[in-house]
Amino acid sequence: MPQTEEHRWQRRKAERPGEIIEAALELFVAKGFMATRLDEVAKRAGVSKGTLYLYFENKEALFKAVVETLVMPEIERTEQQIQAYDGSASELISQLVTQWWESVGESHLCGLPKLIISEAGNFPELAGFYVENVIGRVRRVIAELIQRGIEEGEFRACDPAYAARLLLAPMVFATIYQHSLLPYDSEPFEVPAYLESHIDIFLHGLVATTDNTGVKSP
Amino acid sequence: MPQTEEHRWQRRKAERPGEIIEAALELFVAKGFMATRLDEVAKRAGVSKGTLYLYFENKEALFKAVVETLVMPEIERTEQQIQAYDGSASELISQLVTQWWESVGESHLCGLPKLIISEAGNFPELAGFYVENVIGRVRRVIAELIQRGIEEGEFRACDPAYAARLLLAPMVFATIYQHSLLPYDSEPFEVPAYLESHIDIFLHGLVATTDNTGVKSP
Amino acid sequence: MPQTEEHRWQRRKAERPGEIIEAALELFVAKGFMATRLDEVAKRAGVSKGTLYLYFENKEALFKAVVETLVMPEIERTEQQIQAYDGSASELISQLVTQWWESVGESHLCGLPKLIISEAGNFPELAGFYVENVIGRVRRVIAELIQRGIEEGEFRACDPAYAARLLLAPMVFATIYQHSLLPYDSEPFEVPAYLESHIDIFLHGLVATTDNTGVKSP
Amino acid sequence: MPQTEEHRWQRRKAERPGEIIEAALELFVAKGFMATRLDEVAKRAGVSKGTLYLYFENKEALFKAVVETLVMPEIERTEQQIQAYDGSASELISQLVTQWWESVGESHLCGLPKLIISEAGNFPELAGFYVENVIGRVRRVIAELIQRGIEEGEFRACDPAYAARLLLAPMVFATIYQHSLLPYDSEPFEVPAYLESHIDIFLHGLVATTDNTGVKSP
DNA sequence: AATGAATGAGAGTTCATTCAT
DNA sequence: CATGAATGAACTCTCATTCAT
Repeated sequence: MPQTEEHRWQRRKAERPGEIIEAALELFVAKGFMATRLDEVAKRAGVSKGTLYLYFENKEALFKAVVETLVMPEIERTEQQIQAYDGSASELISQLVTQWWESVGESHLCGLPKLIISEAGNFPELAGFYVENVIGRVRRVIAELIQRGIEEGEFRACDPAYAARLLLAPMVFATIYQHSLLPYDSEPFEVPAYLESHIDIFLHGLVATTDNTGVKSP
Repeated sequence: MPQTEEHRWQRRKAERPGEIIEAALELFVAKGFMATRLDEVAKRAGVSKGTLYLYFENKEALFKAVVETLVMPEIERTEQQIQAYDGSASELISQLVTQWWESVGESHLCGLPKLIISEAGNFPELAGFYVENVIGRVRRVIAELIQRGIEEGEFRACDPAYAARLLLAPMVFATIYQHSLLPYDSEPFEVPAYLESHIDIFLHGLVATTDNTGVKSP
Repeated sequence: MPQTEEHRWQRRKAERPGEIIEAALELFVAKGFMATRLDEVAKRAGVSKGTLYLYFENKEALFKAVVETLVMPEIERTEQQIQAYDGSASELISQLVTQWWESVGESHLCGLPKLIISEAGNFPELAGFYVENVIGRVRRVIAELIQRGIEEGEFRACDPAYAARLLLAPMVFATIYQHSLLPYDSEPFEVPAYLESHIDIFLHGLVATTDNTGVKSP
Repeated sequence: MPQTEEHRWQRRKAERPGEIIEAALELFVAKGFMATRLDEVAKRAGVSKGTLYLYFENKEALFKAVVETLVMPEIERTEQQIQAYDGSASELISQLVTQWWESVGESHLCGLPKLIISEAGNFPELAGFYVENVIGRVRRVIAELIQRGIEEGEFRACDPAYAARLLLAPMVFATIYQHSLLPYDSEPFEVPAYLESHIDIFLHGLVATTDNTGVKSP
């Protein structure tokens, strides 16, 4: 047994969990948690069914591992992205939205929101984890950004928490739609154009302006 | 044998499907289609498992019946609501959003979007039906409303189809969130306030204005 | 209520069991006992499912009623037929076979042997009844006839019990085949011609003759 | 880990299907296809219910496997038997019948005809297969044998196709009877003696002879 | 570490049977 | 006498999980 062989073997061993998680993600996203058969996960990961149980206690644990493994780096990166930017809040928001889509828009990861929403009822703990560590954190950092914009006179006065939700909702909804109903929708849906419209309307709606429109701010 | 006695039985036969559908909706929304056991549906509807099969061919048929039975009236009502309103486009939109929530916000019906999105992959036919007859129709009527606003100089020039999507996305997302992650979210989420913010930002973002903000319209 | 109405009603009431039995026979013969649904029996008999239970304790009882009701008259008739004939044993046998087919060959009754054979294992009591009262009696009367033929020098010496079985086997087999595999058989099978061949060979095989053929009688 | 241990397991995998088929045959023959519970098949085969599905897609597939697995060798053997014999047609027939019973009379295989006849209506494809590949082939080879006997002056002129049917009918009927009503029959039934009588009568009925019996050949 | 044959609890579904009307 | 809505036990089939190898 030459050393390289052993190395390859070792590397394989170290990569197994990741390969299984990747396979599971794709299937969970495509078919839902319950409709996904471990047989299929094993086949797609190129291992036997029994091997799954060497790395994950059971199907639920695999699901949790999928979410936790894939979600955490995304969060880290997002927060770093935000802290790395400078310039006006508007500019930041605009760049964030665009770059978010460029980085995760086409990846399998983008199916996670739909998956978690679908299974939240059956996995309370996981739902709690996701709300706290993903949604909550992103919402908070966005809210802070908007708050800063308001304080600096760039934005109109408004509730930054809801504004943050309203910035994020159409983005998340796009990922959900893409992984559920879009395949059955005959109307064209170009996410980048949709996001541009979103930024345009949202920022126009938020910036301070000599208001002569007659629209009542409630 | 008093007439009322006979009626009680007769009425049950007429009401059974509705009771079953109601029970199924609640469980499907809460746990998903696959994770819902017919045993539970039966118990919640107050009938035996076998009785389900008197009214629905199988589990799938029950699912379709849930969607089709509950969705059609909703569509009719929505379209009528829109046609009944008059006034400026802004006014209309503002009223529509508010009244939509008042009418369906608390009902079980509100769980349908999450349910359909979760199961779209496993029920292509149903997904197609929903996209075409529900989402499509609402989107179209909203897009026309916005188009009118643009033509009459009330709104800025923009793609009305995407604008319609962006009006609806936060609304639908609210219902989805409510039936999935909200129970695990510690932050307060008042839908009416959220919707007010939405209308505020969205309409401010859309109305024609002497733009001196420096925000670039793409 | 005119009397005739009442009469018709009465007659209907008296005929119900017969109609149910007739319907059950057809379905039992066509699909077997277990594969026959009482729903279908009821529908074919033009009554409700519940009505079956007014006349028959359960499905098994209905099966037994079918056999007992339809089989007894056939036996009576057969025995009378035999006693009514006179002439040589050969002549009698020849006529019996031909007339048997003419009288029951095309009727639904002809499906009974296959049905009883198929279900014998699940209905020991019925099987015993059939063996004793149908098969046994017919076999006995035929054996006696052959015995008489032997005694009178018309037939060769042989075991009349087995000879009777051998006369009957191809006849019964024809009914069984007709109700099972014949529909899937591409070769022509004309029962009358087949029976003629049977009589021809059987009687030639049985009659006393100056044996110069070299065939060894065991 | 001794080699034999490993083999024991390996062998089980290879033998499982055969064991299951054997168990299924016995139960199908005794109770019919529908009345046979997979629970029982599993128990008799010494495996769990789930194991059945490792080897057979469903109950129907198991049924077809039973027939096809057991029938093919039988056909091969039968045809070989026939080709191996020589001598006069009478002699051949006599030996065939006797040896057929000796080889399959007591085996479980002998239950197949009853089983197939009972379920023909519910398994048209299988019925067609059996008629074509088993019954048809045997009938044809026998008919040819009789035809040869006629041409060589050994047998009287007759329709060889029907004669073949008449040779086979009492044989097949014996197997059917044995697996259905015989257990409920109090009269003795010795198949070998019955078959001897059959050969005796059948051959006497078929051989060319100076006919002075007065029996009319139709 | 990895396999895959085997398991068995539990799901959806069927249908003979009951009983209030 | 007749109905048919309702039942629930029993079936076939699935699949997450285990364990001898």
